[in-house]
Amino acid sequence: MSIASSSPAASIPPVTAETPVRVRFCPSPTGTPHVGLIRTALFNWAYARHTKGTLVFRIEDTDAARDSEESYHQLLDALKWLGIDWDEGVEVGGPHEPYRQSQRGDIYQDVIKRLHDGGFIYESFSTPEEIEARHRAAGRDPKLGYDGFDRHLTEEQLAQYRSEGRQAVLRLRMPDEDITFNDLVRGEITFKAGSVPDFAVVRANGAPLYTLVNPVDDALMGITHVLRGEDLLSSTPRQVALYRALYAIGVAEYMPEFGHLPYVMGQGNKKLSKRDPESSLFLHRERGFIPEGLLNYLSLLGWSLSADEDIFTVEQLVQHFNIHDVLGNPARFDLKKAEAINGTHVRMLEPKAFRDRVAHYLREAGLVGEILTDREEEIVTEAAPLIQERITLLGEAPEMLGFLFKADDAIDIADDARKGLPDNLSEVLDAAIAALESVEDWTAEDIQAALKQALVEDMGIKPRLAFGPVRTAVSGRRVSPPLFESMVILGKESSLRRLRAFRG
RNA sequence: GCCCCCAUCGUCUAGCGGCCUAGGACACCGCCCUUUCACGGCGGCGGCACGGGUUCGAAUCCCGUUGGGGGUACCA
Repeated sequence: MSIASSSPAASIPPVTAETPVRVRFCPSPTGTPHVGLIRTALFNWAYARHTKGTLVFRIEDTDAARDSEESYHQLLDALKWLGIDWDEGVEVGGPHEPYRQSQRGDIYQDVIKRLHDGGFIYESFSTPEEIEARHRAAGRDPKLGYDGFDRHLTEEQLAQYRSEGRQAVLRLRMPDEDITFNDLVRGEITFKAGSVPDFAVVRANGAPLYTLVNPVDDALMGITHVLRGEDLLSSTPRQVALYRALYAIGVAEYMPEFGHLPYVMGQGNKKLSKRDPESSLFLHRERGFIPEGLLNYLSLLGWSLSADEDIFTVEQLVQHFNIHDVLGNPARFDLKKAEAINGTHVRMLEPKAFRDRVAHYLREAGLVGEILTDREEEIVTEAAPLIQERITLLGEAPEMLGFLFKADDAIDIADDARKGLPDNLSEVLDAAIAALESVEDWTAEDIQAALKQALVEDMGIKPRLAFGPVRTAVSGRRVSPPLFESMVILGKESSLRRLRAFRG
């Protein structure tokens, strides 16, 4: 029996309640940030802040073929936008630099050597084809995985393989016993002995695999709580076994706790995939989600603040978040609910803050310049309060306020704004124009009074229908901010010009 | 095949043996407010997957079944 398979197992000390919390977020920089990844980052961050612990931000860029610098910068952009900050890691540094795995090669080689010297990992020359062939020959399912064939090769056999020019991967000797750990989300989980084969930790070309570097870095960086997606649950027994070896060679101080967050699902019963537009964080940002709203919604995927409050702030999240309260069930990403929650947060914004954020989206839409003119400033400031209760996404603002920034002769009339207008449209417009011309004090109250008198009282049109033509003429839209207030912003001359133009 | 996870309204959830005639939110449907659209208010619809136990008592604990998901790589 090798020392590894005979079990110093239980001897690695656990993290205790007194151990200061150190969690990490360690994405691979591939593709654009998706909401599942962000939810993981958020829960790690919330747990760190709640426990006054430390959040480490590490980049797992060991796959040169798929990793990109662009993706890395998108991750930074995403976290910054959401206000998820970290205490150690890329960009900010810390005692365990470097924090990008692509720069930690020497560290891994050292650990690999010590693991090999200790007999915890061994050279395996079997090719996948050979393994499968052995399973077939023995009448076993060919897809059983590695069979431990190279576990006890003699020096002679090793020499023989090497002389044939074959290159070996390095595998960890899995202990021949059940592996149990206490998942913070799911409780005690046991993997039966023999159900996890000796797995590869180093490629034949010497490059370490995720299965090695992830636990090694967690150990070296003193991570106490590994909070990650459910997709990694089945790799946990391998990490537990590796951790024991790392403890034996002095790399790990203690066994971290594990907590596996439930999947974020898309339509049907499928995991939200990167292909799915709903998974794209930046798409949500472009559409006008605000960090407060998105963070609130994402928190609700597997966690809840209380029995009857769905709306809360980031401060409340930090104050109450505990990984022990997270549910194990997969949660569907429901865009409708996400938007509703976002809308509530939009309404909760200070008017000034709302104004500024709306201005950003108007700029993006090209309605105003990079630097607002005095007139544009004035319009934004006066118009923003009119729509704060009317939109759920900031991206709706340009469509809603566009007419205020356009020239009077540049107003396009939407098709649906033409529908439902009265047969005597010209007559109504004439009456409206005449009534408005005599309004001296151009306020919402007086405009309303004049139009009401002319259209509702004198012409006998129902209020519901009376103002439609005016709205269409002024805004070109069926839906607009409050009409009279909008006309005040536009001014008397501009409003009348639009009415006359629409009258034709 | 084997291993592991999950199971309360359509969706997200509260519930941790009696406060449950199962609560809230989103969605949906009415009504009210109303210059459009919203916001807001009121009401409605709708669920403990199934079967066995344990118990005086089970949505809550145990076992099984069924259903869903993931893993089983020289990906992460």
